Amino acid sequence: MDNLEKEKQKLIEMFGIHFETHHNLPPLASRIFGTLILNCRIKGLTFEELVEITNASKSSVSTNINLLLKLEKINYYTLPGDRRKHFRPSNLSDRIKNHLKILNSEVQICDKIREFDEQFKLSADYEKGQQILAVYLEYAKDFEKLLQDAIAKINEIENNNSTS
Amino acid sequence: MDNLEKEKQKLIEMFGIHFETHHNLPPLASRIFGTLILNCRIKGLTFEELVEITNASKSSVSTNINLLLKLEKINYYTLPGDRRKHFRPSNLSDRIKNHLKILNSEVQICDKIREFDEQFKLSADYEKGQQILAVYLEYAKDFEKLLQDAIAKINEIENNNSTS
DNA sequence: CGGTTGGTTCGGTTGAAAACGAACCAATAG
DNA sequence: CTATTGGTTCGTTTTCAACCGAACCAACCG
Repeated sequence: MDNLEKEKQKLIEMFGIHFETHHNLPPLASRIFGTLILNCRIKGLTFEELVEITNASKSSVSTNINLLLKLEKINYYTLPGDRRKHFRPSNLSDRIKNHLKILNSEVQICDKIREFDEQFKLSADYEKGQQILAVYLEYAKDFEKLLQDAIAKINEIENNNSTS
Repeated sequence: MDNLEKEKQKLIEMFGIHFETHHNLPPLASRIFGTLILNCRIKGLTFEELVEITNASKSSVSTNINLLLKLEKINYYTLPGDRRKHFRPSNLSDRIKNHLKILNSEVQICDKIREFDEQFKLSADYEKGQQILAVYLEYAKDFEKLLQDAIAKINEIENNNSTS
């Protein structure tokens, strides 16, 4: 199983970079998240196990777990007669919702630019600028629909034959 | 024109926050980018002017301009008999291409997970996991097409009645 | 050649983010 | 009640990104 471990390490590394750069997560949070996705998507891992695996301090792990919980990237469940929390990645659809947030922020920006241009009409390329913004906004609308479709489909799969 | 300046400042501020959080740009780079978009989308601004407007040091402006160039968020042109570079935001389609990069990174990750699952089949939820990944990959494919359409349309507008 | 302009490079400073250890709390077990 | 387990909080240290000034380079001008 040496091979498996190596493969896992490589992937977790990849995850780290991806989440740090594209989703703005702190390094340890990224590694925790990657670890959960690769190791135990259903069963989850306990706090203790995470401390062990990531080789970080309890306090750091605690802080970063709470961050991931707040961002809804992970969630946890407990078993009767066991105080430990079992952490696991939240479902994909929750995570895709993040794209929607970014998109909305982007649309807002475009609207603001449009208003600004409209109001002051000072750029030489006023007409063209408006056209391009219009295309972008249209694209954004399509994108939004696409995202919502994907979320719906995934929810269906995840809830239909629900585990947990 | 006091009103205009105020409006501009507010927008640049907004831009700053958006680009810092969603695109991982350093603060100064965000402000430079925002300034260029709002001030002079066609004419552009020179290095000197940017130093003046942003009120930052030459070195910082230099560093951040080069970052924006590397990320293809801006470009520059020169005029014969004038050594100065005129910086301006690159066209929207180039910037949208950035989304494609992120998307590709995400698809790669999914593929890796799928391979990993396939190879080791150790998670209890193997079947379901594969289904969800499939939906996600399908969604990614649709998204990609959408992006390329948008890019094509924008290119058409920008090149048809080409300025610069 | 020397001076000016346009811009880059390099070493140092600084403030915020990230990680840590130790003390602490709350729940349960014995 | 005491001991243990599971986890949080708090104050401190460490690390690193962002910015700066000063020196430097390269091109052109006279």
